[in-house]
Amino acid sequence: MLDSKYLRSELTQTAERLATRGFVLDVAQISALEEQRRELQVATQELQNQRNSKSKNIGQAKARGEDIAPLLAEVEGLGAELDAAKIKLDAVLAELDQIALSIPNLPDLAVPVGKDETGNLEVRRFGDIPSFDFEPKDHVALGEALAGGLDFENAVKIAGSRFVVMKGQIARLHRALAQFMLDLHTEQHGYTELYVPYLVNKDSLYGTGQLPKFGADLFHTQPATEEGVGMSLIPTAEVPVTNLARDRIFDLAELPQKYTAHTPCFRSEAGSYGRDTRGLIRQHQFDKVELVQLTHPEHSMAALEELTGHAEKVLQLLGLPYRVMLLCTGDMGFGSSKTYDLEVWLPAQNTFREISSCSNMGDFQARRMQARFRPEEGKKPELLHTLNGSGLAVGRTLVAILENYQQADGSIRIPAVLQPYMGGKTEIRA
RNA sequence: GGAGAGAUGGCAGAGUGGUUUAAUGCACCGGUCUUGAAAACCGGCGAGGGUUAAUAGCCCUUCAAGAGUUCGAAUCUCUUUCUCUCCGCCA
Repeated sequence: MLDSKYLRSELTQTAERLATRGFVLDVAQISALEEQRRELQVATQELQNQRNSKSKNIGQAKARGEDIAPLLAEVEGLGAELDAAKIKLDAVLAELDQIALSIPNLPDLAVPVGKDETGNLEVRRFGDIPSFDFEPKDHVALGEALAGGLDFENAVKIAGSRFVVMKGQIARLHRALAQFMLDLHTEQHGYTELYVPYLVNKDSLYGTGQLPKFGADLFHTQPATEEGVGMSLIPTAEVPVTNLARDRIFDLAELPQKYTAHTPCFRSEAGSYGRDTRGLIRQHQFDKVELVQLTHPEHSMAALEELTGHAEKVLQLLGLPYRVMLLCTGDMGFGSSKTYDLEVWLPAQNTFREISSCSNMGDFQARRMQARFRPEEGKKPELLHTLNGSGLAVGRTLVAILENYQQADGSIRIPAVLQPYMGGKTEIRA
Protein backbone atom coordinates (compact mmCIF):
# COMPACT_ATOMS: atom_id res chain seq x y z
CA MET A 1 0.00 0.00 0.00
CA LEU A 2 1.27 3.45 -0.87
CA ASP A 3 1.24 6.39 1.52
CA SER A 4 -2.17 8.03 1.13
CA LYS A 5 -0.78 11.51 1.72
CA TYR A 6 1.85 10.97 -0.94
CA LEU A 7 -0.69 9.47 -3.30
CA ARG A 8 -2.91 12.52 -2.87
CA SER A 9 -0.25 15.18 -3.27
CA GLU A 10 1.79 13.49 -6.01
CA LEU A 11 -1.04 11.82 -7.87
CA THR A 12 0.20 12.51 -11.41
CA GLN A 13 3.76 11.52 -10.68
CA THR A 14 2.60 8.33 -8.98
CA ALA A 15 0.46 7.44 -11.97
CA GLU A 16 3.46 7.89 -14.26
CA ARG A 17 5.68 5.64 -12.19
CA LEU A 18 2.98 2.98 -11.91
CA ALA A 19 2.49 3.11 -15.68
CA THR A 20 6.04 1.78 -16.10
CA ARG A 21 4.85 -1.48 -14.58
CA GLY A 22 1.74 -1.60 -16.70
CA PHE A 23 -0.65 -0.40 -14.00
CA VAL A 24 -3.23 2.19 -14.93
CA LEU A 25 -4.10 4.53 -12.07
CA ASP A 26 -7.46 6.23 -12.46
CA VAL A 27 -6.36 9.72 -11.49
CA ALA A 28 -9.73 11.38 -12.10
CA GLN A 29 -11.59 8.85 -9.99
CA ILE A 30 -9.18 9.16 -7.10
CA SER A 31 -9.20 12.97 -7.14
CA ALA A 32 -12.98 13.02 -7.12
CA LEU A 33 -13.18 10.53 -4.25
CA GLU A 34 -10.52 12.42 -2.31
CA GLU A 35 -12.50 15.63 -2.58
CA GLN A 36 -15.61 13.87 -1.32
CA ARG A 37 -13.63 12.24 1.42
CA ARG A 38 -12.27 15.56 2.64
CA GLU A 39 -15.67 17.27 2.75
CA LEU A 40 -17.45 14.35 4.38
CA GLN A 41 -14.73 13.74 6.91
CA VAL A 42 -14.57 17.36 8.03
CA ALA A 43 -18.36 17.54 8.26
CA THR A 44 -18.61 14.26 10.19
CA GLN A 45 -15.92 15.20 12.66
CA GLU A 46 -17.58 18.58 13.21
CA LEU A 47 -20.85 16.82 14.07
CA GLN A 48 -19.04 14.47 16.41
CA ASN A 49 -17.42 17.45 18.08
CA GLN A 50 -20.85 19.05 18.60
CA ARG A 51 -22.33 15.88 20.00
CA ASN A 52 -19.41 15.43 22.41
CA SER A 53 -19.48 18.95 23.78
CA LYS A 54 -23.25 19.09 24.08
CA SER A 55 -23.42 15.75 25.80
CA LYS A 56 -20.83 16.98 28.22
CA ASN A 57 -22.95 20.06 28.93
CA ILE A 58 -25.92 17.83 29.68
CA GLY A 59 -23.87 15.83 32.13
CA GLN A 60 -22.63 18.94 33.91
CA ALA A 61 -26.11 20.53 34.02
CA LYS A 62 -27.54 17.34 35.44
CA ALA A 63 -24.86 17.25 38.13
CA ARG A 64 -25.84 20.79 39.12
CA GLY A 65 -29.45 19.66 39.32
CA GLU A 66 -30.62 21.88 36.47
CA ASP A 67 -33.40 21.09 34.04
CA ILE A 68 -31.83 19.36 31.07
CA ALA A 69 -34.91 19.32 28.85
CA PRO A 70 -33.88 22.37 26.76
CA LEU A 71 -30.41 20.90 26.24
CA LEU A 72 -31.91 17.60 25.14
CA ALA A 73 -34.03 19.46 22.64
CA GLU A 74 -30.87 21.03 21.26
CA VAL A 75 -29.29 17.70 20.38
CA GLU A 76 -32.44 16.29 18.92
CA GLY A 77 -31.81 15.24 15.36
CA LEU A 78 -28.04 15.52 15.75
CA GLY A 79 -27.73 11.75 16.05
CA ALA A 80 -29.61 11.08 12.84
CA GLU A 81 -27.59 13.73 11.04
CA LEU A 82 -24.38 12.20 12.29
CA ASP A 83 -25.42 8.68 11.28
CA ALA A 84 -26.21 9.85 7.77
CA ALA A 85 -22.88 11.64 7.47
CA LYS A 86 -21.02 8.60 8.75
CA ILE A 87 -22.67 6.27 6.27
CA LYS A 88 -21.69 8.50 3.37
CA LEU A 89 -18.15 8.90 4.67
CA ASP A 90 -17.71 5.17 5.27
CA ALA A 91 -18.80 4.41 1.73
CA VAL A 92 -16.21 6.79 0.29
CA LEU A 93 -13.50 5.55 2.64
CA ALA A 94 -14.24 1.95 1.75
CA GLU A 95 -13.99 2.77 -1.93
CA LEU A 96 -10.69 4.59 -1.47
CA ASP A 97 -9.39 1.77 0.68
CA GLN A 98 -10.25 -0.80 -1.93
CA ILE A 99 -8.39 1.21 -4.54
CA ALA A 100 -5.39 1.72 -2.25
CA LEU A 101 -5.12 -2.01 -1.56
CA SER A 102 -5.13 -2.75 -5.28
CA ILE A 103 -2.31 -0.39 -6.22
CA PRO A 104 1.07 -2.10 -6.62
CA ASN A 105 4.27 -0.75 -5.12
CA LEU A 106 6.28 1.98 -6.83
CA PRO A 107 9.34 0.57 -8.59
CA ASP A 108 12.63 1.86 -7.26
CA LEU A 109 14.16 4.48 -9.52
CA ALA A 110 17.11 2.16 -10.19
CA VAL A 111 14.86 -0.50 -11.71
CA PRO A 112 15.02 -0.69 -15.51
CA VAL A 113 11.80 0.18 -17.28
CA GLY A 114 10.42 -2.69 -19.33
CA LYS A 115 7.24 -4.38 -20.39
CA ASP A 116 7.87 -8.03 -19.52
CA GLU A 117 10.63 -10.54 -18.79
CA THR A 118 12.46 -9.57 -21.98
CA GLY A 119 13.24 -6.26 -20.29
CA ASN A 120 15.08 -7.92 -17.41
CA LEU A 121 18.77 -7.20 -16.99
CA GLU A 122 21.41 -9.84 -16.43
CA VAL A 123 23.58 -8.58 -13.60
CA ARG A 124 26.14 -11.39 -13.22
CA ARG A 125 26.78 -15.09 -13.78
CA PHE A 126 28.43 -17.73 -11.69
CA GLY A 127 29.79 -21.16 -12.56
CA ASP A 128 30.57 -22.96 -15.78
CA ILE A 129 27.81 -24.56 -17.76
CA PRO A 130 28.55 -28.30 -17.66
CA SER A 131 29.19 -30.18 -20.87
CA PHE A 132 28.14 -33.82 -21.16
CA ASP A 133 29.59 -36.46 -23.48
CA PHE A 134 26.12 -38.01 -23.57
CA GLU A 135 22.63 -36.64 -24.03
CA PRO A 136 21.59 -35.28 -20.60
CA LYS A 137 18.20 -36.50 -19.36
CA ASP A 138 15.68 -34.30 -17.63
CA HIS A 139 14.93 -34.70 -13.93
CA VAL A 140 11.71 -36.62 -14.55
CA ALA A 141 13.46 -39.35 -16.49
CA LEU A 142 16.32 -39.43 -14.01
CA GLY A 143 14.09 -39.48 -10.93
CA GLU A 144 11.71 -42.13 -12.20
CA ALA A 145 14.63 -44.36 -13.19
CA LEU A 146 16.16 -44.15 -9.70
CA ALA A 147 13.90 -46.82 -8.16
CA GLY A 148 10.88 -44.60 -8.65
CA GLY A 149 12.40 -41.83 -6.56
CA LEU A 150 10.16 -39.32 -8.28
CA ASP A 151 6.68 -40.79 -8.57
CA PHE A 152 4.14 -38.60 -10.35
CA GLU A 153 1.66 -41.37 -11.13
CA ASN A 154 0.95 -42.19 -7.52
CA ALA A 155 0.70 -38.51 -6.67
CA VAL A 156 -2.09 -38.17 -9.23
CA LYS A 157 -3.91 -41.07 -7.60
CA ILE A 158 -3.55 -39.66 -4.12
CA ALA A 159 -4.10 -35.98 -4.82
CA GLY A 160 -4.09 -34.95 -8.47
CA SER A 161 -1.83 -33.41 -11.04
CA ARG A 162 0.98 -31.08 -10.00
CA PHE A 163 1.86 -33.16 -6.96
CA VAL A 164 4.70 -35.59 -6.43
CA VAL A 165 5.65 -38.52 -4.23
CA MET A 166 9.36 -38.82 -3.49
CA LYS A 167 10.92 -42.04 -2.34
CA GLY A 168 14.15 -43.35 -0.90
CA GLN A 169 17.36 -41.49 -1.67
CA ILE A 170 15.54 -38.78 -3.64
CA ALA A 171 13.31 -38.03 -0.67
CA ARG A 172 16.38 -37.94 1.50
CA LEU A 173 18.20 -35.66 -0.93
CA HIS A 174 15.22 -33.34 -0.83
CA ARG A 175 15.39 -33.29 2.96
CA ALA A 176 19.17 -32.88 2.88
CA LEU A 177 18.87 -29.80 0.71
CA ALA A 178 16.47 -28.10 3.11
CA GLN A 179 18.65 -28.97 6.10
CA PHE A 180 21.77 -27.73 4.35
CA MET A 181 20.13 -24.42 3.45
CA LEU A 182 18.78 -23.85 6.96
CA ASP A 183 22.13 -24.63 8.54
CA LEU A 184 23.94 -22.31 6.15
CA HIS A 185 21.61 -19.37 6.80
CA THR A 186 21.47 -19.81 10.55
CA GLU A 187 25.15 -20.62 11.13
CA GLN A 188 26.85 -18.48 8.47
CA HIS A 189 24.40 -15.71 7.57
CA GLY A 190 22.93 -14.76 10.95
CA TYR A 191 19.29 -15.73 10.43
CA THR A 192 17.08 -17.07 13.20
CA GLU A 193 15.25 -20.26 12.30
CA LEU A 194 11.49 -20.24 12.66
CA TYR A 195 8.74 -22.81 12.61
CA VAL A 196 5.48 -21.15 11.58
CA PRO A 197 1.82 -21.94 10.84
CA TYR A 198 1.07 -23.20 7.34
CA LEU A 199 -2.50 -21.92 7.59
CA VAL A 200 -2.98 -18.20 8.00
CA ASN A 201 -5.83 -15.77 8.47
CA LYS A 202 -7.04 -13.02 6.17
CA ASP A 203 -5.29 -10.23 8.03
CA SER A 204 -1.94 -11.84 7.35
CA LEU A 205 -2.71 -12.18 3.64
CA TYR A 206 -3.71 -8.52 3.43
CA GLY A 207 -0.55 -7.64 5.32
CA THR A 208 1.83 -9.14 2.79
CA GLY A 209 -0.33 -8.25 -0.20
CA GLN A 210 -1.81 -11.56 -1.40
CA LEU A 211 -5.26 -10.13 -0.73
CA PRO A 212 -7.41 -8.55 -1.97
CA LYS A 213 -6.11 -9.11 -5.52
CA PHE A 214 -4.59 -12.58 -5.61
CA GLY A 215 -6.97 -14.78 -3.67
CA ALA A 216 -7.39 -17.06 -6.68
CA ASP A 217 -3.73 -18.09 -6.46
CA LEU A 218 -4.24 -19.57 -3.01
CA PHE A 219 -5.90 -22.62 -1.49
CA HIS A 220 -8.55 -21.69 1.04
CA THR A 221 -10.24 -23.72 3.74
CA GLN A 222 -13.43 -21.86 2.83
CA PRO A 223 -14.53 -20.08 -0.32
CA ALA A 224 -12.30 -17.13 -0.98
CA THR A 225 -14.88 -14.49 -0.26
CA GLU A 226 -13.54 -11.34 1.28
CA GLU A 227 -15.82 -11.72 4.25
CA GLY A 228 -15.00 -15.39 4.71
CA VAL A 229 -13.46 -16.24 8.01
CA GLY A 230 -11.67 -19.28 6.65
CA MET A 231 -7.95 -19.76 6.63
CA SER A 232 -5.63 -20.11 3.69
CA LEU A 233 -2.64 -22.35 3.01
CA ILE A 234 0.48 -20.27 2.78
CA PRO A 235 1.82 -19.69 -0.76
CA THR A 236 5.20 -18.85 0.79
CA ALA A 237 6.69 -18.58 4.26
CA GLU A 238 6.98 -14.86 3.54
CA VAL A 239 3.37 -14.57 4.74
CA PRO A 240 3.59 -15.98 8.27
CA VAL A 241 7.16 -14.80 8.85
CA THR A 242 6.74 -11.20 7.70
CA ASN A 243 3.47 -10.93 9.62
CA LEU A 244 5.40 -11.45 12.84
CA ALA A 245 6.03 -7.72 12.53
CA ARG A 246 2.37 -6.81 12.10
CA ASP A 247 1.15 -4.24 14.65
CA ARG A 248 4.55 -4.17 16.28
CA ILE A 249 6.90 -1.36 17.15
CA PHE A 250 10.54 -2.44 17.29
CA ASP A 251 13.29 -0.63 19.11
CA LEU A 252 15.96 0.71 16.79
CA ALA A 253 18.49 -1.70 18.29
CA GLU A 254 16.28 -4.66 17.36
CA LEU A 255 16.75 -4.02 13.64
CA PRO A 256 17.51 -5.73 11.43
CA GLN A 257 15.48 -8.83 12.20
CA LYS A 258 16.60 -11.76 10.06
CA TYR A 259 14.47 -14.89 9.88
CA THR A 260 14.60 -18.11 7.92
CA ALA A 261 12.00 -20.85 7.74
CA HIS A 262 11.59 -24.07 5.85
CA THR A 263 7.94 -24.61 4.94
CA PRO A 264 5.80 -26.20 2.33
CA CYS A 265 4.16 -23.70 0.00
CA PHE A 266 0.77 -24.17 -1.61
CA ARG A 267 -0.28 -22.47 -4.83
CA SER A 268 -3.32 -23.09 -6.92
CA GLU A 269 -1.34 -22.05 -10.02
CA ALA A 270 -4.48 -20.54 -11.47
CA GLY A 271 -3.90 -19.42 -15.01
CA SER A 272 -0.84 -21.55 -15.53
CA TYR A 273 -2.57 -24.57 -17.02
CA GLY A 274 -0.45 -26.12 -19.71
CA ARG A 275 2.76 -24.48 -18.50
CA ASP A 276 5.49 -26.65 -16.97
CA THR A 277 3.11 -29.55 -16.66
CA ARG A 278 6.02 -32.01 -16.72
CA GLY A 279 7.99 -32.58 -13.58
CA LEU A 280 8.69 -30.66 -10.42
CA ILE A 281 8.95 -27.15 -11.78
CA ARG A 282 5.40 -25.99 -11.09
CA GLN A 283 3.64 -27.87 -8.29
CA HIS A 284 0.65 -27.16 -6.08
CA GLN A 285 2.81 -28.09 -3.10
CA PHE A 286 6.53 -27.47 -2.84
CA ASP A 287 9.08 -26.80 -0.14
CA LYS A 288 11.03 -23.61 0.21
CA VAL A 289 13.56 -22.18 2.60
CA GLU A 290 12.65 -18.53 2.92
CA LEU A 291 14.75 -15.56 4.02
CA VAL A 292 13.05 -12.53 5.54
CA GLN A 293 14.57 -9.32 6.81
CA LEU A 294 12.99 -6.40 8.61
CA THR A 295 15.25 -3.39 8.31
CA HIS A 296 15.67 0.31 8.82
CA PRO A 297 14.49 2.13 5.66
CA GLU A 298 17.96 3.48 4.95
CA HIS A 299 19.48 0.02 4.97
CA SER A 300 16.96 -1.96 2.96
CA MET A 301 18.67 -1.64 -0.42
CA ALA A 302 21.97 -2.78 1.04
CA ALA A 303 20.05 -5.58 2.76
CA LEU A 304 18.62 -6.67 -0.59
CA GLU A 305 22.13 -7.08 -1.98
CA GLU A 306 23.14 -9.00 1.14
CA LEU A 307 20.06 -11.24 1.12
CA THR A 308 20.47 -12.00 -2.58
CA GLY A 309 24.07 -12.92 -1.84
CA HIS A 310 22.88 -15.33 0.86
CA ALA A 311 20.66 -17.10 -1.65
CA GLU A 312 23.48 -17.13 -4.20
CA LYS A 313 25.78 -18.71 -1.64
CA VAL A 314 23.57 -21.80 -1.61
CA LEU A 315 23.97 -22.23 -5.36
CA GLN A 316 27.69 -21.55 -5.18
CA LEU A 317 28.28 -24.15 -2.48
CA LEU A 318 26.19 -26.66 -4.41
CA GLY A 319 28.26 -25.89 -7.52
CA LEU A 320 25.24 -25.02 -9.62
CA PRO A 321 25.70 -22.50 -12.45
CA TYR A 322 23.33 -19.56 -12.27
CA ARG A 323 22.75 -16.00 -13.31
CA VAL A 324 21.30 -13.02 -11.45
CA MET A 325 18.57 -11.06 -13.19
CA LEU A 326 17.42 -7.59 -12.17
CA LEU A 327 13.72 -7.60 -12.96
CA CYS A 328 12.34 -4.71 -14.99
CA THR A 329 9.34 -2.65 -13.92
CA GLY A 330 6.90 -4.75 -15.92
CA ASP A 331 8.01 -8.12 -14.51
CA MET A 332 8.15 -7.34 -10.80
CA GLY A 333 5.77 -8.71 -8.20
CA PHE A 334 2.90 -6.64 -6.83
CA GLY A 335 4.53 -5.46 -3.62
CA SER A 336 8.13 -5.19 -4.70
CA SER A 337 10.18 -2.05 -5.28
CA LYS A 338 13.20 -3.97 -6.55
CA THR A 339 13.66 -7.66 -7.29
CA TYR A 340 16.54 -9.94 -8.24
CA ASP A 341 15.72 -13.35 -9.62
CA LEU A 342 18.28 -16.15 -9.44
CA GLU A 343 18.08 -18.49 -12.37
CA VAL A 344 19.80 -21.87 -12.26
CA TRP A 345 21.10 -23.73 -15.29
CA LEU A 346 19.03 -26.75 -16.32
CA PRO A 347 20.94 -28.84 -18.90
CA ALA A 348 17.95 -30.81 -20.17
CA GLN A 349 16.10 -27.62 -21.01
CA ASN A 350 19.33 -25.97 -22.11
CA THR A 351 18.26 -22.81 -20.28
CA PHE A 352 18.23 -20.91 -17.00
CA ARG A 353 15.16 -21.33 -14.79
CA GLU A 354 14.07 -19.23 -11.82
CA ILE A 355 15.04 -20.79 -8.50
CA SER A 356 14.87 -17.76 -6.21
CA SER A 357 13.31 -14.34 -6.13
CA CYS A 358 14.66 -11.72 -3.75
CA SER A 359 12.73 -8.52 -3.22
CA ASN A 360 12.87 -5.31 -1.28
CA MET A 361 9.25 -4.47 -0.54
CA GLY A 362 10.19 -1.12 0.97
CA ASP A 363 7.45 0.13 3.29
CA PHE A 364 4.69 -1.36 1.11
CA GLN A 365 3.94 -4.34 3.35
CA ALA A 366 4.92 -2.49 6.51
CA ARG A 367 2.22 0.12 5.90
CA ARG A 368 -0.43 -2.57 5.45
CA MET A 369 0.79 -4.35 8.57
CA GLN A 370 1.63 -1.29 10.67
CA ALA A 371 5.10 -2.78 11.17
CA ARG A 372 7.20 -0.05 12.68
CA PHE A 373 10.29 0.90 14.65
CA ARG A 374 11.02 3.77 16.96
CA PRO A 375 13.95 5.76 15.59
CA GLU A 376 14.67 7.28 18.97
CA GLU A 377 13.27 7.04 22.48
CA GLY A 378 10.28 9.37 22.68
CA LYS A 379 10.10 9.86 18.90
CA LYS A 380 7.22 8.82 16.67
CA PRO A 381 7.38 5.30 15.27
CA GLU A 382 8.20 4.97 11.56
CA LEU A 383 7.47 2.22 9.07
CA LEU A 384 10.25 -0.29 8.67
CA HIS A 385 11.17 -2.02 5.41
CA THR A 386 10.54 -5.68 4.65
CA LEU A 387 12.53 -7.95 2.37
CA ASN A 388 12.18 -11.56 1.41
CA GLY A 389 13.79 -14.07 -0.85
CA SER A 390 13.92 -17.77 -1.50
CA GLY A 391 17.05 -19.36 -0.21
CA LEU A 392 16.10 -21.54 -2.13
CA ALA A 393 13.10 -23.31 -3.60
CA VAL A 394 13.92 -26.86 -2.51
CA GLY A 395 12.11 -28.76 -5.27
CA ARG A 396 13.70 -26.77 -8.05
CA THR A 397 17.10 -27.13 -6.40
CA LEU A 398 16.54 -30.89 -6.41
CA VAL A 399 15.81 -30.65 -10.14
CA ALA A 400 19.02 -28.71 -10.68
CA ILE A 401 21.09 -31.23 -8.73
CA LEU A 402 19.64 -34.19 -10.60
CA GLU A 403 20.19 -32.64 -13.99
CA ASN A 404 23.59 -31.01 -13.43
CA TYR A 405 25.12 -33.90 -11.47
CA GLN A 406 23.84 -36.76 -13.65
CA GLN A 407 26.19 -39.35 -15.06
CA ALA A 408 25.96 -41.43 -18.22
CA ASP A 409 24.47 -44.43 -16.38
CA GLY A 410 21.71 -42.33 -14.81
CA SER A 411 23.31 -42.13 -11.39
CA ILE A 412 23.68 -38.79 -9.60
CA ARG A 413 26.80 -37.48 -7.91
CA ILE A 414 26.16 -35.79 -4.58
CA PRO A 415 27.78 -32.36 -4.09
CA ALA A 416 30.38 -32.43 -1.30
CA VAL A 417 28.46 -30.05 0.99
CA LEU A 418 25.43 -32.37 0.93
CA GLN A 419 27.29 -35.60 1.64
CA PRO A 420 27.22 -35.15 5.45
CA TYR A 421 23.44 -34.90 5.16
CA MET A 422 23.32 -38.06 3.01
CA GLY A 423 25.04 -40.40 5.41
CA GLY A 424 28.39 -39.84 3.70
CA LYS A 425 27.22 -41.20 0.35
CA THR A 426 28.89 -39.71 -2.74
CA GLU A 427 26.30 -40.71 -5.29
CA ILE A 428 22.78 -41.99 -5.76
CA ARG A 429 22.09 -44.95 -7.99
CA ALA A 430 19.17 -47.26 -8.48
C1' G B 1 -15.95 -30.94 22.88
C1' G B 2 -18.09 -29.44 28.21
C1' A B 3 -18.04 -25.95 32.64
C1' G B 4 -16.26 -21.46 34.63
C1' A B 5 -13.27 -16.82 34.76
C1' G B 6 -11.19 -12.98 32.10
C1' A B 7 -9.18 -9.18 28.06
C1' U B 8 -7.96 -1.29 30.23
C1' G B 9 -1.80 2.84 27.64
C1' G B 10 5.57 -0.23 27.50
C1' C B 11 4.33 -3.02 32.31
C1' A B 12 1.33 -3.29 36.77
C1' G B 13 -3.41 -1.71 38.02
C1' A B 14 -8.15 1.56 39.46
C1' G B 15 -12.55 2.62 37.20
C1' U B 16 -19.85 -0.88 36.75
C1' G B 17 -23.83 5.43 32.52
C1' G B 18 -21.99 12.06 32.78
C1' U B 19 -16.26 17.02 36.59
C1' U B 20 -12.40 10.22 33.17
C1' U B 21 -9.68 15.62 29.13
C1' A B 22 -8.63 7.03 31.34
C1' A B 23 -6.73 7.68 38.48
C1' U B 24 -2.26 5.78 40.69
C1' G B 25 2.46 3.23 40.63
C1' C B 26 6.71 1.46 37.79
C1' A B 27 9.56 2.30 33.46
C1' C B 28 11.07 6.21 30.17
C1' C B 29 12.29 11.61 28.68
C1' G B 30 13.36 16.85 30.19
C1' G B 31 14.44 20.21 34.24
C1' U B 32 15.93 21.90 39.42
C1' C B 33 19.61 20.50 42.97
C1' U B 34 24.83 18.22 42.75
C1' U B 35 31.96 18.24 41.21
C1' G B 36 29.29 13.98 38.91
C1' A B 37 25.65 10.41 40.01
C1' A B 38 21.77 8.70 43.19
C1' A B 39 17.75 10.45 46.08
C1' A B 40 14.16 14.23 46.34
C1' C B 41 11.16 17.73 43.86
C1' C B 42 8.86 19.92 39.22
C1' G B 43 7.17 18.94 34.31
C1' G B 44 6.36 15.59 30.27
C1' C B 45 5.18 10.79 28.48
C1' G B 46 0.28 5.57 23.96
C1' A B 47 -1.40 4.86 18.90
C1' G B 48 -4.12 6.06 14.26
C1' G B 49 -6.47 9.92 11.43
C1' G B 50 -8.31 14.95 9.74
C1' U B 51 -7.22 20.15 9.00
C1' U B 52 -2.65 22.90 7.97
C1' A B 53 3.19 25.33 5.14
C1' A B 54 3.80 23.02 9.94
C1' U B 55 7.08 17.52 13.36
C1' A B 56 2.43 24.55 15.81
C1' G B 57 -2.47 24.69 17.32
C1' C B 58 -7.47 22.72 16.96
C1' C B 59 -10.55 18.47 16.07
C1' C B 60 -11.95 13.12 15.44
C1' U B 61 -11.10 7.91 16.62
C1' U B 62 -9.08 4.26 19.94
C1' C B 63 -10.17 0.59 27.01
C1' A B 64 -9.62 -7.33 22.46
C1' A B 65 -12.91 -6.97 17.60
C1' G B 66 -17.80 -6.00 15.52
C1' A B 67 -22.94 -4.57 16.14
C1' G B 68 -26.69 -2.35 19.41
C1' U B 69 -29.18 0.80 23.53
C1' U B 70 -28.47 6.23 24.98
C1' C B 71 -28.23 13.19 24.39
C1' G B 72 -23.78 10.63 26.44
C1' A B 73 -20.60 3.84 26.90
C1' A B 74 -14.19 1.47 29.38
C1' U B 75 -18.91 0.91 32.18
C1' C B 76 -25.39 -1.81 29.84
C1' U B 77 -27.03 -5.72 25.70
C1' C B 78 -25.75 -9.19 21.66
C1' U B 79 -22.09 -11.63 18.48
C1' U B 80 -17.05 -12.97 17.51
C1' U B 81 -11.88 -13.71 18.67
C1' C B 82 -8.26 -14.71 22.09
C1' U B 83 -6.27 -15.97 27.11
C1' C B 84 -6.51 -18.66 31.81
C1' U B 85 -8.50 -22.78 35.21
C1' C B 86 -10.88 -27.55 35.53
C1' C B 87 -12.93 -31.93 32.87
C1' G B 88 -12.89 -34.95 28.35
C1' C B 89 -10.01 -36.42 24.00
C1' C B 90 -5.30 -36.73 21.77
C1' A B 91 0.56 -36.76 19.04
